[in-house]
Amino acid sequence: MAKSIKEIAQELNVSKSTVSLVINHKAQQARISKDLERRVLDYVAKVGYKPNSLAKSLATGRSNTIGLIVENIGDSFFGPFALYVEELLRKKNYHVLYSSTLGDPQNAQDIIDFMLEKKVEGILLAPTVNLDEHQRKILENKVPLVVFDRNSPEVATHYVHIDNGDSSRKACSYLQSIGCENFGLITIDSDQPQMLARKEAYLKFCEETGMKARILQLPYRRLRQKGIAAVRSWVSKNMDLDGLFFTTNYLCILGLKSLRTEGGEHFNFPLFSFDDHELFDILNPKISCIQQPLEPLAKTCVKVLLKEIDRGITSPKEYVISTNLIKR
Amino acid sequence: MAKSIKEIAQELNVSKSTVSLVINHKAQQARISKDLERRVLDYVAKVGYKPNSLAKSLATGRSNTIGLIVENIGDSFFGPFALYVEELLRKKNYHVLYSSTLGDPQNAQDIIDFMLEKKVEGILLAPTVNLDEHQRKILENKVPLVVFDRNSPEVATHYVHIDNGDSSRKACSYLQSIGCENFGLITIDSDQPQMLARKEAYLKFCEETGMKARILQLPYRRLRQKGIAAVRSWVSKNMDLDGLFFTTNYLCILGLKSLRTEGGEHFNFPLFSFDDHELFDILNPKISCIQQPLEPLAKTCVKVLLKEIDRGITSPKEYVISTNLIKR
DNA sequence: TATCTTTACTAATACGTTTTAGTAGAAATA
DNA sequence: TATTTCTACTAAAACGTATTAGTAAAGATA
Repeated sequence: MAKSIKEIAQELNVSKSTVSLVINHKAQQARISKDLERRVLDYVAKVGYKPNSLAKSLATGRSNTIGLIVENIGDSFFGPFALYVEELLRKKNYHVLYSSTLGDPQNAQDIIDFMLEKKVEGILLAPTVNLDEHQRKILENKVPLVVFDRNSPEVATHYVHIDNGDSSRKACSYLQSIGCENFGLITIDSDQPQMLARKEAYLKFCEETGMKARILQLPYRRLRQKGIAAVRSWVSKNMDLDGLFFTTNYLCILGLKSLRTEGGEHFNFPLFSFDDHELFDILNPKISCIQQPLEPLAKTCVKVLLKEIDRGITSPKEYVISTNLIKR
Repeated sequence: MAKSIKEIAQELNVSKSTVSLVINHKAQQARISKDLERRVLDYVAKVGYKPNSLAKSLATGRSNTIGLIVENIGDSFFGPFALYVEELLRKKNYHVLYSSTLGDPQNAQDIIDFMLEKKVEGILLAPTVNLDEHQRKILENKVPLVVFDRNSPEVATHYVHIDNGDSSRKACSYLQSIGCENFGLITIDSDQPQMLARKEAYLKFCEETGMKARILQLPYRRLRQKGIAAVRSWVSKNMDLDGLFFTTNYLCILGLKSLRTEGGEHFNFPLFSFDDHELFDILNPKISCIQQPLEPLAKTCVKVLLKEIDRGITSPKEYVISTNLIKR
């Protein structure tokens, strides 16, 4: 069905080398006559030759594929992010081998092994916890690695991310500017660095402004079962609250559910979320938030990774993308 | 860095064949002594040998990769769907090469060419318009193809989908059962077969029950700009409406925006959506819907595709997945 | 002891490409 | 005319694996 270079060569009575050179636009440098070049080109077009990219990759060592590893391709952050990445890479003639780890290090292991076997030319990774060894392994294999969204402080990699502390600070100032004098923070009981940074910035803000800090840490593991009740009871114990700052969008949604009365009316103070959500623009009251700009994030990741692939691995750098404050 | 079979063979003073056979668990059938087998196995484990899957694929003709082509991996249907597919395939030791066409046939062309070059063993495709030729090309290349969600009536392929007509009918009956005697349909001005089927079923329902049919067709191309106003004016011209049936979830969301008054109160009749959405469970009033069961859908797609890969291409069949009616 | 079997391997070829060194013949130089 | 240079190619090796036919040595059979 699909013809090989060998067959084409035989049918044209020339050598495989000739055909290969012509196809790869090296006819000139290899002094193939214009005449023969045309003949090959025409024939190749006529039979609709498609190179076997496995063989090609084996010979050249280039797979034209990069790996994208996220926690869950189905979620509202990684899905659209992946789309941007794909678009950007398509323009550079690269394609994406993606995988979701679902937070399971064993999955991550399998995925990375598979990608290394497939000889991806670089990997874009949003690490979940306990992926230090995995990252080291990638680097040991001399495969360029760019980490985004989160990182492991223990392992030195290129790292593209937003400034969590600064963004959190902006959020606090905004709440203050719209009249909140006693707003609390609802976060998650987890030591993900980005969550810690968001909390720290809130604490610093309190210190500076003299506002009393009130923090609720929800359990990461049994959030769905315990979260709603926890928020409800905490809020009712802190009746002087006049605003809430959630450190991520799913917490904010959970908060919404918690604070709605049976009748359907809502609480009567502003909510603010870190990370946007389709919901926030539709609900009433609308919810302001810090928005991570997906496109710049994706652009930077791709640019840095391609540079590494092109010029060889360089010493790790950080790239900080600034966030938007969406007022609603 | 990464050792090859050749190097391992040299270091052990045996032939490449021996190493290869042992690695592939063919030691017994090739009468390699238990002793040597152990020696090879141990050494291979010790140096952490990882096969080069490009070479492997070239030799065996199997890439252990399947292609998944959707319109937009970032959306709330395809994203989670892709996750299921990935999970299911992981168990069978397959991986996914995915791509989003964004509805552009040229993109689709590039993607398919790339996948064929990569020697994917099968393709899972949710076709957008004008992809008939593309599908034929895949089949000509003897690559198993399973089409889902939508299909092109012009080209015969395995086709996994829900029963749009029947589901739409269920929706109508449900609205009737909760007291709606004059509900309208809001759909999109496009000839996608699934949309047509949903509309037809509504019309048939009207005919059978004697209900007056009222249909608003929104413009596919300039939906965002024109949609909200169009819904608003149409509803106000049809004051006797007592329910709305949206043929897809983004239309329903658009409807929500349209029908909300400035004060934040809602219209006072039931809304029903085809396709579920995270929102519908959270909003007040909650919105009932027809839900496409992603997991069974993904399972069937994967099962059918793997069977084709295993046993060779068979004559096209249809697989209908039944939907759920979610009452809220 | 000559022949057949079995055991335990290995040599060789193939997969489809890229790439480099080589070469036959023509043309130019001395 | 003998040597060098150039032209237009091609042969061969390499990438890393899988697979099949083959083989030497040992053991079994007659």
